[in-house]
Amino acid sequence: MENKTVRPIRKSEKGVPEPTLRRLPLYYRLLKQLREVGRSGVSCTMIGTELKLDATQVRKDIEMTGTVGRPKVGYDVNELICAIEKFLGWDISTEAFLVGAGSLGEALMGYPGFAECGLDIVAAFDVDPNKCHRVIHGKHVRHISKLPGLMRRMRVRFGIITVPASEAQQAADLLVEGGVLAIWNFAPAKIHVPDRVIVTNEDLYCSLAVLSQKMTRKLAESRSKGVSKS
Amino acid sequence: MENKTVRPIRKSEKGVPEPTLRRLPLYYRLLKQLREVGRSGVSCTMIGTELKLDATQVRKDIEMTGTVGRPKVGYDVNELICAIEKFLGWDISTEAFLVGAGSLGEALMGYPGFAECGLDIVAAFDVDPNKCHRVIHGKHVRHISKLPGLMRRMRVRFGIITVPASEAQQAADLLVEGGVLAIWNFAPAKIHVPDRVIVTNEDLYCSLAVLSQKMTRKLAESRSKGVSKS
DNA sequence: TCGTGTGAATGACTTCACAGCC
DNA sequence: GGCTGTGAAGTCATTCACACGA
Repeated sequence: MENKTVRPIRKSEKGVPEPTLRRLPLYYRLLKQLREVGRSGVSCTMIGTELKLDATQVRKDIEMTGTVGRPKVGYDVNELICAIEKFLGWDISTEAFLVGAGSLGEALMGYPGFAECGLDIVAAFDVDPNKCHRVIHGKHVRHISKLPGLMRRMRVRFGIITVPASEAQQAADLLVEGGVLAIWNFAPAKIHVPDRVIVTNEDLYCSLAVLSQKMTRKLAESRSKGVSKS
Repeated sequence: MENKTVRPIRKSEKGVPEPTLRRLPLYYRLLKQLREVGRSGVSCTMIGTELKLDATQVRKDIEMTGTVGRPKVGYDVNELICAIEKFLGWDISTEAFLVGAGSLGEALMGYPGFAECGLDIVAAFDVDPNKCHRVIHGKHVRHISKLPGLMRRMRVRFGIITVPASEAQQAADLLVEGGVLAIWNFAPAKIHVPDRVIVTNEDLYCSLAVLSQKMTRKLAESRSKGVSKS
């Protein structure tokens, strides 16, 4: 066998499991807290118990980022933080346009810590002229008609949609016209875009469904549980 | 060695796959649109092509709700809508308290269509006295100290947390004190609650991670691929 | 023929089990 | 002893294949 020494991360070449991606930010947040209080090392077991996850799972997730740990010592907190940042692309700043300056849009513009994830909302847009020319959390609100041109000129490639469902498609069309690469869609509506554009939907109704059903089941359960035994 | 006695795994308490739960609202929305334009029947194939999902998957999801279809005809739109509502518990109105009257909280209070899902936000609470005694989207904002007492008195069992991460645990504690049954947590922080309380986290950073990584990968990909043929 | 219903095959993710290291 | 690293086993979800019915 060839004496292959360490091989740098190539794992990222072939699709990363989405569940893993969704857990990495949880580790990231915990790690930052640990660093805050001066810890320099951490083990999967510890992360697991803290976050109520299986330690092996944590280890596999970390393996994806290319970080290697040392037995007994565990992982280096700083190294892990950097690895996750790099893996997710949070080490590089990405400028974004936000469409829809309602309260949801305002909430996102003021969301703390997006900057740490490399997300920089540089401007907002709205159809309503009354909302334009204002400044929210330091960002200018412009009329939506200016979006495509400005987007191309500033080379912004990321769009966030926070308009009502009925206007989501129109917003998406304008972003596509501006040459968008990825869209984070908060409107409860399916948007149609060319295949090259990456879309992630943040559909509150989907999450609500999970919660509603669990609650419904729990209520039904507790109603019929008083009598039955195992 | 006889390992543990045969455990007759409780099929009575058949857990519903979460992916299925997250897709049902998509069908629900589409079905309502279809009803709007006067359609009375629909097939899995149609739902599948419209939502870009596999038809068999749609069929299995629908099967979960207990609806039966007829060959050639497909499913009855109205019947299906009712079945999904009942299955998710959206046919019964649930009153909720919202903690954190910032812009995110305001956005949720004004979210259209929660009523159709049986979700009724009856009041909001905040620590900031300046935000109290106001009325947002028809709902009163009260001081957070009133939460537990009012919650018990009004028998509200559902809580929504839209406070900053640093105050999430405090908000959760008050909800627990008020006898909460389920919590929808929008704060980017893990909250600790008794096991009996159902929690669903709406962590934006988790979604952002998925999007960021896809985008990063796509950029890296197109950089090394753009030069090659065609 | 088209569409439902179902059981079996594939694939994705998680959990287990153990080897190696400190 | 604890902890990483890894391949194997197991579990859950999606996709395939086909029988049956209008």
